[in-house]
Amino acid sequence: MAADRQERSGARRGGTSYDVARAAGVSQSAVSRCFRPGTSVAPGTRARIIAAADALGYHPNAIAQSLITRRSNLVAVIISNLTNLYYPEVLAELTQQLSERGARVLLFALRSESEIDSVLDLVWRYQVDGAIVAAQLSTEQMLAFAARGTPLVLYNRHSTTVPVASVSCDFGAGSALIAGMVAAGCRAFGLIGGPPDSAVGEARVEGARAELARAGIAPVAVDRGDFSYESGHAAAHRLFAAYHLDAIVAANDVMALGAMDAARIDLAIRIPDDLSVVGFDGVAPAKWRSYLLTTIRQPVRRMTAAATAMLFERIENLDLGPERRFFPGDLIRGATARLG
Amino acid sequence: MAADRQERSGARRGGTSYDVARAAGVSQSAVSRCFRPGTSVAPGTRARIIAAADALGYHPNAIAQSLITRRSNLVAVIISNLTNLYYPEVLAELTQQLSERGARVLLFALRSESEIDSVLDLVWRYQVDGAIVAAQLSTEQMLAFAARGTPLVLYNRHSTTVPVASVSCDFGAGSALIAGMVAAGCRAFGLIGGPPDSAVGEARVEGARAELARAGIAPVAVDRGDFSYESGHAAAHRLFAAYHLDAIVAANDVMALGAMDAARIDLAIRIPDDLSVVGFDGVAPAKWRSYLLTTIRQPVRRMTAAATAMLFERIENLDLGPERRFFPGDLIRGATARLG
DNA sequence: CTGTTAGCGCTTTCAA
DNA sequence: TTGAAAGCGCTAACAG
Repeated sequence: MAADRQERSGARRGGTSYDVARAAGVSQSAVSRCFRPGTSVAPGTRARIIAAADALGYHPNAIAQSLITRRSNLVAVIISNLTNLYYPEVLAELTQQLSERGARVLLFALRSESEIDSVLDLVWRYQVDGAIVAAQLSTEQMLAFAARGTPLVLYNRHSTTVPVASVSCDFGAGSALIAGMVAAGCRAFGLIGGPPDSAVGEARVEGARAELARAGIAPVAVDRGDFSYESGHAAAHRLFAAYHLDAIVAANDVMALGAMDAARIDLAIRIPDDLSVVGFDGVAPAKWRSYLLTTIRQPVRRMTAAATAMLFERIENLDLGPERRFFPGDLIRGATARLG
Repeated sequence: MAADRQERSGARRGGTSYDVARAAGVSQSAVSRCFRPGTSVAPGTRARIIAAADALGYHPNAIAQSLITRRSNLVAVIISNLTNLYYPEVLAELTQQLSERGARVLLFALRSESEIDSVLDLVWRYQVDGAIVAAQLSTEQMLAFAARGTPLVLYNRHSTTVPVASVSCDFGAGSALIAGMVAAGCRAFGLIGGPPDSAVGEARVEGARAELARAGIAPVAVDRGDFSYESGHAAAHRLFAAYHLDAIVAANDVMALGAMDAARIDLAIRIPDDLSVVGFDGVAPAKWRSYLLTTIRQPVRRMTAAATAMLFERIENLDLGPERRFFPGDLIRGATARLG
């Protein structure tokens, strides 16, 4: 049987630990140990093994390792809207942070939320060690993670039905921003929210509404977009056609930029003199000199670091409870809002 | 031994095909067949198995499948600069197209090109079926793919030393664009290239230079950036400080936008009256009303579809030769260049 | 420190 | 159509 193995090995891709063992004149398990941290191998043996492995171009088969250790070192990252301009930065950071901890990213980019079930099937099949999800999961879907013992961390999402670990950016500095706008004299606020089913969008609209209420102001109108530039542009046009506004608060930067352009380019409204516009996220284009948007920047690095840390804590210790971590956004003063 | 297996199974995550087999009163291999397409299982048996599997929440273990079939259904996607604004769209499309063909994306986002070697180690370990790479690989690195029989498709990159499959966007429409600018009277061209080691950047600069040469014009100056807005902005400032220009050609849109803002905002140069600015890519912000950049849009969908198709052809047929596929960019007329 | 051995969960002949 | 059996490449006791 051992002979049998030897006959057929060394075929196509890089060779197996048996090939290395044979070349180095040691047992296969010696090779295994040699590539495993914290195992004891005599220096001389190790050198012979490494030499043989290099000569053969051997790399341990992670698939086989996963099967036996029950650790795939794979983390599923599920993102609903990759083209959202804000997510690439999140994804880049997550990938980086996960790599540093030795995990690989299995990426799932949803085109529509309805794809989630089929994505989860794949997530189960690949035995991922955990998942970071920036998409809306149903209660059953979250329970499925719990049932299978797969750690889950939500990113900028939250569940009211199932206790689950999550990181979010709170509206915190948003309140100060709106208070500042009121102090500067803004009274007629138009809000541009996200789609009705977007938790992030709703939270921001509600945050703005609450802060306005504190000043005894009710928004003049609330319109909605889908977080895209075009939708912000269109929403702003609808708002201006119906109301006189002196402030627009958008649920994300890209819609705010669309609204800005609708106002200043199409309608010749001066910003910030006659209209203040603010967004949320702190995406790169908001800083561009044609915009200089006043906004709340999410601390992406800290948030992704927290998400990664929370995930790993739960991978190490499966029965760690839920936890919700909030991060305050930073106010970017920009040049599109008068602040008191 | 079989009894042994049964004792310890059904532990934590979802259960194994043995659990399903036991619950359905069939052999484990029947369960295996039931989940494999094109295998013969009696309708009644299949129904019992499916019922048992559903009850147990069974999902076949893709890791174990990969080990035995030597097909991981994993494709490595290696991208050098995820925050590049152009790549998110590419990544979203690739992920989509690969999913449709049943492949999963193992994402590697490089912070610097020097990380490639350690990434490749992981690529080998995970036994990916193939790789799509939008990063600069060395000759040895490409040869390693060949040596291991791992299909490789380069995206917007190309090798002059090793024959390898690739898709790129050719400068094609760029020539017409530059010819149009010359026809409209532009004479003093400033070029903003990418970093010296960027093949894409060089190709575009060379394309522009060649087309200008055809009109008997040499560029007044060539500066460089790193494809970021800030670098385009800075490069434009350096150019304007030293030369009088009536046209700027940037190697990508984002630098073109930075250059535009340097010109029109900082220096009050009128665009397109006194200065034409063009870019390359067709990213979303180029279409925003504050910019309306004249540019060449890469046909991302077609390019990613081609990359995916080429990769799968090579996964099915390992000794398919190299092939280079070019796609023409579409001219987006925008409003930032006078065209003859 | 090193080798032997028994599987991880699955696919795949091969007989029945 | 179904089941038994032999591994895929590796890890992890366990002896030596």
